[in-house]
Amino acid sequence: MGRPTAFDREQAIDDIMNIMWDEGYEASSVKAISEKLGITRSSFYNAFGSREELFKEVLMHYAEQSPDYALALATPPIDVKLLFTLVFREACAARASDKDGRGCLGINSVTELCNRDEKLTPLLEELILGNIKRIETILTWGVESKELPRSLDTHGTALSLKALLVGLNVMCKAVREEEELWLAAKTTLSALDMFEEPPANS
Amino acid sequence: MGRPTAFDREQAIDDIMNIMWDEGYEASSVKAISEKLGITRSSFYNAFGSREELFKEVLMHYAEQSPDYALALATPPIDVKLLFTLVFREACAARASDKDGRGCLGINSVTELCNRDEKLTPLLEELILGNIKRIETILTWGVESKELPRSLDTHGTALSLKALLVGLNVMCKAVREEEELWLAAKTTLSALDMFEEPPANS
DNA sequence: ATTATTTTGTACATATGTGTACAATTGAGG
DNA sequence: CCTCAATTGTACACATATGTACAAAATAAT
Repeated sequence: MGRPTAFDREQAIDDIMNIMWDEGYEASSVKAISEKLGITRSSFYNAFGSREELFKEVLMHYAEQSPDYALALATPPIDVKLLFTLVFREACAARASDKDGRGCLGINSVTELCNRDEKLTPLLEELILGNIKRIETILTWGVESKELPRSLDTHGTALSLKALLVGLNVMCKAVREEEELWLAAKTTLSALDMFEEPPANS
Repeated sequence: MGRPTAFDREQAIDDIMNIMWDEGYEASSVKAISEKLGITRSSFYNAFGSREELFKEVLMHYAEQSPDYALALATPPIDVKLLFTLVFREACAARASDKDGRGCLGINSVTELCNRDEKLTPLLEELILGNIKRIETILTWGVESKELPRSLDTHGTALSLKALLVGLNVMCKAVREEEELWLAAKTTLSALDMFEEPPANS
């Protein structure tokens, strides 16, 4: 009960994600966000509490629509090389197709805030470390299913793949052609023996 | 002639580099920089013109002391694999030894400003693209000297190496141990056949 | 219809930030 | 010593930004 909110909270989270993606976290002041949403700061504080709390929500929302979300969703049994191939191909396509060259909101936030904003650092650290662990888990599935050799250094390979993904997500700001990004990705994937030609329909 | 400046300009550039490295470009307001240097904004504007002009100077200064400066200095004939091995090893060491986990000022600036700040975007774009070209040039030296096979895809490998370097420079904010960073680097370098065990004294 | 509850609008006090203007200061050269 | 030229200090006029406080508005439940 009580007076209903005059705006759609879900829609607002998506809008705010785009504002922060466009401008960065610190440049997305409560004033600026509120004005762009057409609400008052009063309503902002009432609905979201603080920018920090809001950011956590925004980052969750971003993760669920990011090009590497397939890594979070995957469950064994799965063709590991093909999964990585498709995820990296999709990442290159997504980054290149963004006309504004905004890169990745998660990685942008890590460089802007990690080890700077005391409250948000743990979250962003975990964004990276959790992702590395996740990749390592997926690699162990590949070893267990015999797709990958038992000799594989899953930890080293996970770190290597994450460095590639992060690198692409930043490099895409200057390297705007999908073919170039994909060449970077495919060269590393092939060298690591993690590339598998996808079937024609994907 | 005229009244002499009350501060050392060279020292100021180095101080400002560290302020921008610590806090980021936008957070390094003219007010904040001036106060930290102990000068007035008046003196700031007089000495540096604008924050943009200053940033270009700061970035030059940074480049000359960054861990991958060896790539800019290298001339043929040179052991290419060893050069890349040493540069990446030095990059991992430098990033891990920074207690504040600030990453790379150049890459931080690319994510913060490239495609956002209209005036600085060309400079930052060139920082990335020029570096890729430079790596490719060095790779061609390796092919010409027969150290590397003629079949090598120098462009793809250059993109791959740059993605690795950029990735490490961001990942180091969350992955703080040198051994972990180096494992990421060495795994990729080895896969690309760009790793060469350095002699004991380096 | 009245009450309870929540959102929304407006205002306050304060801090940061920009760029410019102009006078005061300082030191070298004539 | 005095003038020139550059730096420095102070002030102005704004715009942005934060967090809080409290009254006004809008709805649901009684």
